[in-house]
Amino acid sequence: MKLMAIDGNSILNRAYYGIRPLTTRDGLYTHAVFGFLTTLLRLKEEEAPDAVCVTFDVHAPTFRHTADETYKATRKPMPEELRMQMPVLKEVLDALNIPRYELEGWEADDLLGTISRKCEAADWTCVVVTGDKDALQLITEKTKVKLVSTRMGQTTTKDMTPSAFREQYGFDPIHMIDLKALMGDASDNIPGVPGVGEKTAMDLIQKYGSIDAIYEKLPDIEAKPAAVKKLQAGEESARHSYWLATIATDAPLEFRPEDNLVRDPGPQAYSLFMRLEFTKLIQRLGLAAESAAPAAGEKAPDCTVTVEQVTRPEQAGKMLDLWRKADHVALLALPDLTGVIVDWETGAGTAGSAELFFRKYQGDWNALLRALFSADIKKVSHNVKDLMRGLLENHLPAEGFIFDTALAAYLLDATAGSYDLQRLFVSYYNTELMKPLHLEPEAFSPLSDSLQAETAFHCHTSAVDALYETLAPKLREKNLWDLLQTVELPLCPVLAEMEMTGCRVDARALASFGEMLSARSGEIQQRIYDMAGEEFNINSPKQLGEILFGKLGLPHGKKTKTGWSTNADVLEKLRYEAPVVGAVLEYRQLTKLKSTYADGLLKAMDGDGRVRTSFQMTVTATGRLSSTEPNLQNIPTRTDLGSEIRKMFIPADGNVLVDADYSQIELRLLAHISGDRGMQEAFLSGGDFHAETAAKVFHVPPREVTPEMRRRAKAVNFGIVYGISAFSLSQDIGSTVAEAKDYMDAYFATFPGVRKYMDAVVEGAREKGFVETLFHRRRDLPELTSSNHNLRAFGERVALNMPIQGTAADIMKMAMLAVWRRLKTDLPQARLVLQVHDELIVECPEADAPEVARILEGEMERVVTLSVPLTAQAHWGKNWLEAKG
DNA sequence: GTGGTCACG
DNA sequence: ACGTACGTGACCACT
Repeated sequence: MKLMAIDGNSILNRAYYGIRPLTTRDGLYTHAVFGFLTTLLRLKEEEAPDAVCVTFDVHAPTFRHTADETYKATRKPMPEELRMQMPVLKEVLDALNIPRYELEGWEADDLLGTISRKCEAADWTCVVVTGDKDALQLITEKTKVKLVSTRMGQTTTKDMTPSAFREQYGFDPIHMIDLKALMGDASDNIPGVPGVGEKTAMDLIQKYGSIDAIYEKLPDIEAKPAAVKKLQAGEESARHSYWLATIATDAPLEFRPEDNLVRDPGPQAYSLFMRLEFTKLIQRLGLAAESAAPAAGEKAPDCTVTVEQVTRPEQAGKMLDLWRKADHVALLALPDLTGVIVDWETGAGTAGSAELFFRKYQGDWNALLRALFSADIKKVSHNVKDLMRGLLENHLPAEGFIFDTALAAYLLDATAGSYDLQRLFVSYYNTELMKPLHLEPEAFSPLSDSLQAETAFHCHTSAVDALYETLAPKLREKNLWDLLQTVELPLCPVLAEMEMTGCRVDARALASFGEMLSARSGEIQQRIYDMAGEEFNINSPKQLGEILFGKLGLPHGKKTKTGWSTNADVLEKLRYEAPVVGAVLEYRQLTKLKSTYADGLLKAMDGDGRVRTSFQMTVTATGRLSSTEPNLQNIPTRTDLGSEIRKMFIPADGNVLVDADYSQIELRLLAHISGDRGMQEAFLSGGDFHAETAAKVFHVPPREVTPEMRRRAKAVNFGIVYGISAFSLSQDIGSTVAEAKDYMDAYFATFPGVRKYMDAVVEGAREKGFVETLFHRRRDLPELTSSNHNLRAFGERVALNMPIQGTAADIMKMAMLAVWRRLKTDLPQARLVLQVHDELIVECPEADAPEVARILEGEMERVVTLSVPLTAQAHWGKNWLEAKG
């Protein structure tokens, strides 16, 4: 039989520092508990123990170390965010029926020691789980120690058995105590022998085994005379340290291994996990609500309003009248528009729900939809853009949408990650929503039993209504209402139309380009095999690393989690060390172009020769759009060969593409937001901004700026926007860290307003817990309160970057609205087709091109007024590359 | 499903 | 002592 005993304090502590902060909606930090549970579950799977328990420290006045006055002073106090999770963890363990042990005046590891010995006495094996190397002294043939370490959210474990220990340390586990007695341990306030460090101590213990043996032989031991002297002087300290370093195995603990057998979670686990918002774990553990969950087909309590089945046109007419008078209706539609649920409320407090199904409706279905989706019915829905795309594709109106629960939830918390109704419902109401069976239209076919699907459909619609009531006031509270109403919602039809329009691609040219790439990469592949002396998968970083750094013995640079990095940065530095490196770089470029772009775009092409992307409105933390299936926001442009792909993006016959992009919008925003006069001047002069800043930083006239000076100024300019560090800057410009630091100092001396802004924005973020754009789009920053240095530094960089990148995103969205409206009225044949963050692409008849270009530039430049000019340049051509000018 | 790499702004 | 710019998505290898 096997028991797994976990050091609760150690593992919770590791989880706390290793995972980025997470809180529930009401501000309770939960990440350490979450991390603890993930580790626990993983280890349970890995070890399959028969029994599990957890131990905790209880410090009391009688604690054995209190004789050392410094003990408490040297130990850092537990951060509040961690302390508050301790009782939560204990509650969780109780709910999961996992026994926990604590004993006043004893540390967790003393209990572990005692438990492991009691297991052995009962002829059990024991696995001690901890992050603390002290516990290694407990290792025996029947007790192994699993050392856990958490780095960057990644938990790794190492099994320490007697043989593994001996292999690593060169002596028996029990002499870990002797080692500590000599070298001491600052974190545990064990003095050791003054002047003896890890190296000497290891050496001595490996040779003599124990301090007893050493002191018996003194002074005739193999060691430097100085060390011998220190040992002699420090004997008393060594003996005392030995005592301090010894983990107790005889704590007065009542413990029988068989009392800790693995049991199922208790009934309270479900509601506790709901409260902690551990929905993933609920699934993983298969937890169920205490009171029976709504059975299949049964209506949940929320869904008990009278349902009106709309089958006849007169009935529909009455309903439509009712809806026109309602404050709003909430609705959801099947993706193919063959079914819609509409929920409404009248002022008199009566509510209703209507079911509209194509297959049951006896009138003109399209006419019904046309009426429903016209402007005089105020509609609330979820993912409005996607619904609009469906409507527009069917030549139906898409008007009167006043709220989108997905967009609202995104504006309230842009880093939540997912905004599906179920997730939102859980996080706002701590209640589960039925699974969305209505996503599959087949569920409603007359052949299937559709009752359950219909019930879910109703529940989800009423959830939209409930979320509207909940989210709307929160948006107002946080100053986000206008952003939703004037930017995000109006953008939905614009994006829906762009997605529907798509962009024409020259399939034949793309296919032959792909073949050329194949041929060339094939040749290079062969050359690489020849130079490597064997065939291997060049696309596998692992195999490539083995060839380059193993077989060919090239010097390796950065490491990754799994091995040595083979990325372009590293390979570029090795280019002249071996000819194969250059070949690999070229091979990578060719195969990337082939698989992602040539093949990828061809696969994504519709029958009419156009590719249609999806623009995601609720993905990025900064407010930008993203583009998927295919991603048309990362089409190559930086290399000549890559640019060939842009030539394949072409307009319809007789049309051209007009491309307009903002010039340096993020840097202009930095100048505007920071209010730095010097930086503003660099833009007002109208010259080359990077050269202008170089002139100011290096104190030379603009005409004397060398390309190198400009390059460096440019790197710093961008660095600032990203939340610079001297190290990264040095990597970027290829200088030493000290030089990079000098540039930054010079830069901040030249533009003191920028420095002030950077300090102020981080400070403000720390106080408020979030940052925001000029238009109040916000990003929460729990990272800033982290006790993990790296996470906090990350939070600070984000705080610097988000207001700038986010404001640029806001401005671009507003510009898209302005352009779209102008084109609708002035040049209805011109259509927006793409947005690439600071760039807009319009397809229009050749004759309209100059006017479209004028509109693009004008609307983009005039959408906001900044303290520096905001400029946009438009060009047109017969393909995207040409149009970029 | 995760990690490495690389395409874009 | 430690790790390193901000924001994305697709493809491939590998578990």
